[in-house]
Amino acid sequence: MREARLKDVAALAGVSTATVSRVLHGNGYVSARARERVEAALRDSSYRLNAVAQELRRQKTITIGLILHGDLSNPFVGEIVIGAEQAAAEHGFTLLFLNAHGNPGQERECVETLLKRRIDGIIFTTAVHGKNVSLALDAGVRAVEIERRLCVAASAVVVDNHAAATEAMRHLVSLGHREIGFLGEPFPHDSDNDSADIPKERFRAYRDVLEACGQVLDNSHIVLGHYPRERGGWGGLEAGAAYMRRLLGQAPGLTAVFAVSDLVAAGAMQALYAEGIRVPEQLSIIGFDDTFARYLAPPLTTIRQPMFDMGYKAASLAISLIAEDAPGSSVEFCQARLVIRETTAPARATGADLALRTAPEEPRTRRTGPGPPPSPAGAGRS
Amino acid sequence: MREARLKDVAALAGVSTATVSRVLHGNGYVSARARERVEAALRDSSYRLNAVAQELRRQKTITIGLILHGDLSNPFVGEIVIGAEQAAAEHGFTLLFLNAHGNPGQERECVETLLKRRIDGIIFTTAVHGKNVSLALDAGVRAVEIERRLCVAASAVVVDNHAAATEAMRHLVSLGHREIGFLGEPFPHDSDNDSADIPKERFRAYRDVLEACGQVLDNSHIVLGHYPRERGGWGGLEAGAAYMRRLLGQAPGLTAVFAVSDLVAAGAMQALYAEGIRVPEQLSIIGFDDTFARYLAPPLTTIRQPMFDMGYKAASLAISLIAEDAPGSSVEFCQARLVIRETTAPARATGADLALRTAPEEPRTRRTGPGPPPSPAGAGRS
DNA sequence: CTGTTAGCGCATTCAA
DNA sequence: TTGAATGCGCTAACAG
Repeated sequence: MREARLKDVAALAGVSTATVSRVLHGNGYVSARARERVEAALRDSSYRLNAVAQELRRQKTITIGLILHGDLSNPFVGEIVIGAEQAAAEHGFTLLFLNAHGNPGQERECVETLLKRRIDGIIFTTAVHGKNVSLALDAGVRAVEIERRLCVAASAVVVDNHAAATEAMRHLVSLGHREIGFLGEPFPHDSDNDSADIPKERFRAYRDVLEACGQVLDNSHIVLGHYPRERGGWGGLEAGAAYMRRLLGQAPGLTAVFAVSDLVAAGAMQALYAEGIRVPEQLSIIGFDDTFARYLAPPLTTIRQPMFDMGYKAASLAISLIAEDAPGSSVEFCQARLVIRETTAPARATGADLALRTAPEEPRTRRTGPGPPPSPAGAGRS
Repeated sequence: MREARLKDVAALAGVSTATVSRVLHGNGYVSARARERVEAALRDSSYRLNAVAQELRRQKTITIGLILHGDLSNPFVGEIVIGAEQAAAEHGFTLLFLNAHGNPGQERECVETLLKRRIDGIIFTTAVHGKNVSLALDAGVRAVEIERRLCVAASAVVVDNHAAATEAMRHLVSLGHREIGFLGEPFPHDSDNDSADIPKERFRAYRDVLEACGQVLDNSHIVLGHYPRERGGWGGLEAGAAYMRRLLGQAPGLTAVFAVSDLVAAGAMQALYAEGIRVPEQLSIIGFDDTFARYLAPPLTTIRQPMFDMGYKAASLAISLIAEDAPGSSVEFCQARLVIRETTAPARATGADLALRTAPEEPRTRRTGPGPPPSPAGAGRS
């Protein structure tokens, strides 16, 4: 037995399909008697609207395509997706989900697939190739880019990385740190990609804040380098550990470190742990993103990118563009903010070597009863 | 100017729409001459197939719905999604993405939405309510459950948690550990949910392996407790820290700890760090999932759940069920496997108190040159 | 207030 | 080998 159609319900209720459609959508005039009959028929027939037919007729799918790249093992993209889904759901929209694996060709394929499906809008969770964005735009589809704006004709949701990184650096400076290391990388992806400006902006903030303090930039405090995607995860973890070791060797006077991402910070903390260097007692460290930060030991002070909001705003923006039926190319800024946890503490002495700054540790004995742990030394709380 | 339709192409090529359709899909007889003319027209007209119309006509959308719950800040679900997308893409399927927020009512809504859209299959990334799965099944849609099977009439992809946890425990035992703590929780979600069997299975493995060693189960070694979802993240992190502190107080003789999840393990490691207890030199710890494990300091030994595979298999299963047009209720098992990293090391002495077992730490001095770090004491490598 | 009608764009039967 | 015709299920004029 086939699925019930509008026509079947109509027959059952003894009215026309138009009337059924009207009660279904609550528009047009319907007499109380007819409405009742239809509602009864609706109940008896286990009817379910065929959205495909509706879409064809109305010439719009209430659907937004979402293109992303790589995996979701990094919560960054995951939260964006959830935010987008949330906004979409609130407006009755549904999300079509495609992965282009960071590949321009596949990205193009994804756009084509989406256009064939006649989605109303596309969100690029970081577009790889601006041309693909225009492809969507040219087809009359609203497009929103997240994080990076490759196509000026499209709308975008971005964060001011320079401002955010400045906040991170100011936090360290306000704790008295002056000898601050930078753990970063200039190229986020493959070098054929010209938009390496996000890490670059974070670095500029590092430099600017330091210079504002009257410090001269010391190259031995900076480790940058192109790093590839690591197997089984996002790039940065192993680089972070390697860079940190390098920094330890070449800049013994450091009291704090700014890492371009939580991932790099996590790698750095692994190196520090192996060296037996205590955070933040011997060295402060701050990250960026707030992805893994909560989970590290000790919990990482970092700059939180409002990932959920970015997704939410992107979808909202797309939906409003769809509603007003205008291309529109506005840029929405999201604010990243400092989250102080337990890896940053006041600098005690400037320029003193780590080993001299820290009293020899007492041999630790296990505490013998339950109770609150000793609070981490000097860590500020937000 | 409206979008080009089949009819426009046909007119341009001087043939009928049927012919165009035939060359588009490469079926039926088409003369070489006609084919050429159509292909030329196709190029000139920037025609794009309208998938919505196609779906209506063919009575099938090449689409699978994916329902998940909560956020994606935990990479676990994220990787499942990516795996599913991958399998779907390989078969020309597309993924519709919905979030039911762990709520049975919303889950039902999601199923309804999907049914209205006439998707061909549904994947429940952990169903919340078995009834919702049958709802899909009753509508003639293929359904696959991941991780937990709530509806026997549906297919499922699961892992054998008892076997996996057994592997974890055996690893600790093989390192000489006997005084092993358990950090867990009996109820993963709200207590109205009867399927608390996953953590329970992990606990059973803990108990079974210990008993097989001739150990008597010591309640002071076990901390279980219902924990709620934490704000801004998955439940378990803070519980892990609290539980670990409790364990430290009530079971001083412990040499190793088995945590039900990486998240709990991460919390535990935060507590240990605050206490100044070294991992694995003073205490070994093993997790479960392999979500955050890589990022912790030191990198956590854990049981890796094949999340990508689970998603991949689920989508493949759904697609094959769709293809053979049979409901089918098979269960596919995925194997979780031990990943040895750096938090587990041989037990040195049994039953000795931590403080007595470990030599007082030397005051650490910073290493002065680059080079490899000292390798973590006694950590096995896989 | 309600029914009839005419497609939305495509795939497919059937006849030529 | 090709074209004409039909209808997938629904909505929106329009006529009554």
